[in-house]
Amino acid sequence: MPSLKEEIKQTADFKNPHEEVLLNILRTNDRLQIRLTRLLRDYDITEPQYNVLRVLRGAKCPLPCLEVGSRLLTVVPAITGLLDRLAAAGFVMRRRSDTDRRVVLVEITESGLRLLKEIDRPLAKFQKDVLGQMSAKELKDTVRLMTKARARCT
Amino acid sequence: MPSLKEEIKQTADFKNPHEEVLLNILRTNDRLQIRLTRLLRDYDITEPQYNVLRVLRGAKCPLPCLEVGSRLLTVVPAITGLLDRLAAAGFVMRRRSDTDRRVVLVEITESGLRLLKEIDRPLAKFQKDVLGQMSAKELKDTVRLMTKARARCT
DNA sequence: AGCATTTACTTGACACATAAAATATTTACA
DNA sequence: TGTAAATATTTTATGTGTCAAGTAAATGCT
Repeated sequence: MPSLKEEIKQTADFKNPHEEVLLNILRTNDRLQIRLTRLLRDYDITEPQYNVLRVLRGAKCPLPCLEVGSRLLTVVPAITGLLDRLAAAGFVMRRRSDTDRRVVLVEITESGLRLLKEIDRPLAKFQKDVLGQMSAKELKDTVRLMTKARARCT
Repeated sequence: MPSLKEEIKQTADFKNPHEEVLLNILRTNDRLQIRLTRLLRDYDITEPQYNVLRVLRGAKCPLPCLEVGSRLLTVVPAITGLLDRLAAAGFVMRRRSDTDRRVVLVEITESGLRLLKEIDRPLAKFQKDVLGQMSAKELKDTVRLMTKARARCT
């Protein structure tokens, strides 16, 4: 279990504990993201695309683009392109809202739901593989600390 | 301090603790990244570019592109473009190695060092602002848990 | 009713991530 | 020595992120 200092071969010590924490979080994310991307590649889907589908499945009803973006922390212009590709692949459908014609409602298709279902099990396995070394208490603590760490990021 | 479930407005519970931890880490990273990007924008530099400069300052000597990439977890082709832009801005210099003419050595310039120095203080302030609500013990625990969380991501 | 403002989304320009293929140089070995 | 394999980097193509500016529809105010 190499420390971050070893990993990035830095010679100087961290200037303050906050810096060390921040870099550790960013680094951990990078590592996990790389593994996750690799898993999803087997299903010809990217991580942002997968996230959109997850949000739509979770919502259980069509959502406006803005709402999708806010749940993903994704800036709106990026959503447009994402949905273009997902729609081209047949995983989502778009239609104008009847009550407000500015709004574009997005819905996951049967095909999208099937894809998610196919990914569910290998993803759960991946999650256990990659975090299985952590005890129940450590997992609980991590959730608590991550929640607190982003408390001031509104 | 909203939980992740509230943030993403998910109705169903997490399928397993590993999933919840993973999503919490990814989400926390997203939030912090957004804030960091905003800070660096004031200095007309992107986060990946800043990271390259930090690595070069830490190294204290010219590094091959591959080495820069490995310390950043950045895939090699991306380094080329990054260095192009940093060189155009005058923050790094490239030259072929004499002993192995395949190798391109990268070095930070005086101008690059000045930029880093200028950012040091506001960055430290940012780190304290954004993580100041965490106790010394919590910070220490976070480092330990993050290190353990990426133990299986080689 | 009429017109400015706000809202929801799209478009365009650029930065950076990925994988795959190309180029140039070095190394290893028959 | 000569040639195949390995190594370091660049190029190309595609996807996604950012911001800024544009379009279209709804709202608000007089």
